[in-house]
Amino acid sequence: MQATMPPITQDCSDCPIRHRAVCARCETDELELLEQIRYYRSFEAGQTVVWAGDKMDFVGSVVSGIASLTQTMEDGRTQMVGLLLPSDFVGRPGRDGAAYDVIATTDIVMCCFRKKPFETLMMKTPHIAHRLLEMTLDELDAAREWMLVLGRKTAREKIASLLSIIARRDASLNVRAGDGKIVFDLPLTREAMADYLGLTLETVSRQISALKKDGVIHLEGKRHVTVPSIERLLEEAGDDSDGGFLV
Amino acid sequence: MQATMPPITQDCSDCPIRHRAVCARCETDELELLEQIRYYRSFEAGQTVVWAGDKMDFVGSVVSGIASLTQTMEDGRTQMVGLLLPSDFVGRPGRDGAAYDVIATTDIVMCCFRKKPFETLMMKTPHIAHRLLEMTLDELDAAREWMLVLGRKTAREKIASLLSIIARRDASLNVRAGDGKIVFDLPLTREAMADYLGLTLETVSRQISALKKDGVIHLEGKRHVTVPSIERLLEEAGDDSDGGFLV
DNA sequence: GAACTTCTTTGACACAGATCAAGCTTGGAG
DNA sequence: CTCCAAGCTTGATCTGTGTCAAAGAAGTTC
Repeated sequence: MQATMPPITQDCSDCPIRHRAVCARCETDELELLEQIRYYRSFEAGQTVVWAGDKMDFVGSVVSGIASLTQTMEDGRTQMVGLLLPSDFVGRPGRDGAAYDVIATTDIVMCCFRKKPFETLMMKTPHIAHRLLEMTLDELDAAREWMLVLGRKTAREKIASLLSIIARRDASLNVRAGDGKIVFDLPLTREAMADYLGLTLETVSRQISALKKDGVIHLEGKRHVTVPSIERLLEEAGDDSDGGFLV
Repeated sequence: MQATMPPITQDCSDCPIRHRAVCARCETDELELLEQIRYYRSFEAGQTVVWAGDKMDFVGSVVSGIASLTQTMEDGRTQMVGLLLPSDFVGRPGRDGAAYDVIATTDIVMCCFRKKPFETLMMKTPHIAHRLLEMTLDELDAAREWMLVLGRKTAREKIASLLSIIARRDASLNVRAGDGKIVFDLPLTREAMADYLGLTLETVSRQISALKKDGVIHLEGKRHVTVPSIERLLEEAGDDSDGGFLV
């Protein structure tokens, strides 16, 4: 299982995350400065990108694929605390150690910057600092949204909430069958879903079966999901019918 | 029950949160600009500062007291998603509506700025923007730390985790009896604790009784807590013995 | 100081989700 | 084509926490 090769020399202006990543607000000249200190790295599904506590000498953006931020207790209980989708930022300027394990959930490609030069550039480039602030505020909102899911929702609502997030992302990025149906592949194993939702993998499996039986979703194989009615799914998630934000 | 009167005209340089709030990095001249657009507001315990979804025309810092950020589902389930201590920032530059209910848990005093002037000033003052980024990143870490608490910890561990946070804050700010004991007053009702921890108030009450019975804490009245051994408390919280971060 | 109100504790019981334990499905390796 | 491993499903049972109910503190009002 080989990770997709990184684009060997790609122009930033052709980059798929050009307008959503930390560089989104940069002008051409600023982009050139970033381009000089940028390099690509790819990781295979399952690989750990950084271990919690380790020194992290780079920061960067996910270009393609999905990674997760995970916390583990001494006795092995684990909780995923963030799902990193394309354009999401990894690492914290001004801090040496990584706070969480960063794990490639699928094969991923990352656009990295050595930390020191990036920090220097950020000091001189308000466009980068402001975009990073904006993205961090968005992540904070997403984390707080997720606190409601973890603290107060039932297992069924939790699954529906997770599917909503993925469906919503794909609604803007990906497939959508002619009628209002949304179709996507689950990028997570049952176990990863359990770690994200604070459940066991058995409960995840049971609730997915239940949602399928009740016609809220259709499944082909284990991973290919069709959502006939996104409204119905949002109802099951316990969200306001108008549909809030969620990542 | 009257809120403490706001300091009528207080100099920023005497402000108790001068070196921790969003203004922490400002030079004297920058501080003067902030001082011109600043005003104080106070709220009584229980008052709602802002309702989720309402237009919010100011941002600001908690100067004294404690406020909470709370999310409520249609059926009434509520989850506290943040505890705002002195120096914490409220509001989001660049967004009109409040994302959560902001509720005064105790009497509070806030240092407010009308949003528009603050945004303008922030654009021109990198010290403010950088400090806000730093604070937001800290809040994001705290939120993610709390996701582990909500998703994976038992009721007893949750209570111990909450007490740890309060004890830690008070260890740096407040009382500490001669021997290693930490003493503080709980600023939250059992119900507010339940909302923060994703529990019912009955479970909170039972677990506090259990921790008391086991000698992890001592109680005088309902609110006055003595922690004989912070190490023991951290163990009960399930945290690494070296004691991580937690707000 | 009696009658409230609000906050808290405690008990009895119910149930959602965890745990333990098989067994199934699928895809890749030999 | 068979075997194996990884991922997934399903069943039986157990348990931690929620739910419902009652009553005890402590402070406030009249």
